[in-house]
Amino acid sequence: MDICKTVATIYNNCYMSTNNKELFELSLRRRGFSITSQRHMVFKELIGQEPLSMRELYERLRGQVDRASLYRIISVFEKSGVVVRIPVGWKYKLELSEAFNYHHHHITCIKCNRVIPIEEDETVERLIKEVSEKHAILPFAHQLEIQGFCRACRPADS
Amino acid sequence: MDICKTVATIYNNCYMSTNNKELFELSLRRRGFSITSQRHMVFKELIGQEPLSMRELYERLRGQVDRASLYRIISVFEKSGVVVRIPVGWKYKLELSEAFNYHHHHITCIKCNRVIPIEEDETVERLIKEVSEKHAILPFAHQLEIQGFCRACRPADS
DNA sequence: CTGCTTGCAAATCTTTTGCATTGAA
DNA sequence: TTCAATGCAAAAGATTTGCAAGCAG
Repeated sequence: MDICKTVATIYNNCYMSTNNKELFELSLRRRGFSITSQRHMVFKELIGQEPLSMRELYERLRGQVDRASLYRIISVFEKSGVVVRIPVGWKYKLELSEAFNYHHHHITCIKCNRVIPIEEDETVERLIKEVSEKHAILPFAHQLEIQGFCRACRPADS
Repeated sequence: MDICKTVATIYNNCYMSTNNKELFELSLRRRGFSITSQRHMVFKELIGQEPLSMRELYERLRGQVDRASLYRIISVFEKSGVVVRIPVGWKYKLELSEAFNYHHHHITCIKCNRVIPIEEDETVERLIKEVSEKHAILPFAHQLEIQGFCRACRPADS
């Protein structure tokens, strides 16, 4: 085990020792799902991470959680409001929902593929509200994704 | 052939007879791609349709375009700016880009799954501009998706 | 205990690739 | 004529399912 892994473990334990863990367990119980060690492992793997694809998540849990179980667990997590899927290019990635990981949006750099989080913004909220009223809908969730050049990759002439 | 199919064909022909067809061909040529009958078929199948998944598009072109070719054609269309992928739930769907199908966003009803288009709005444009300036990025494209209850499915008590 | 979860294996679905043939320019 | 595009077959990758065994409540 290398130093990075160790630091990550300590980091995760810090999070897990707060009431994030209780909230996680409550979220599952509320929906009638049970708490298992695999579900804990998956949850911990998502804490403090940038959005991960199924494959990345699976790699990180190799030998600890079966692939089929992982899919089933993610499905349970979605139903419980623990994780959300965010569209990235043609695929999607997974991250903890706003309850664990304050709600935000993303900018993806089309050159270096870096994902820059945008904090939930009063502007975005207002927009959703306006649009919803105009169409007489009751908003439940929303995603905003922007693609462009990040500061570093920005062409010189702009 | 049923009446719906016939109407759809006439409808598509109307579109194709306008300069949409020229724009389509120009878009491909501009990028050095050639015009083929399969590409025409795929393009026509997308005209005036709500967003389609790969599978739906393939079904509609059964026997006319090979599956592998369809994927290659869609890839070419994306590079040429003819189609865009929009995230819908865990998957994505395809629709003609704003040049053929004015740029807009979508609201998906979480009950009946209807997709309601939102016209490109001055509010949305302003939001993208503000956020981009704040993060010093150069925006290239963006997607906004909202999920909620549509007018019809809206619970009575809200 | 009992029923929900998991792991394993296999099925299914989606997307990509290699290659010989066809067709656009 | 020449090179890009297509169809076919097969590979690769992603997701789902059936079922027996294991574990949480």
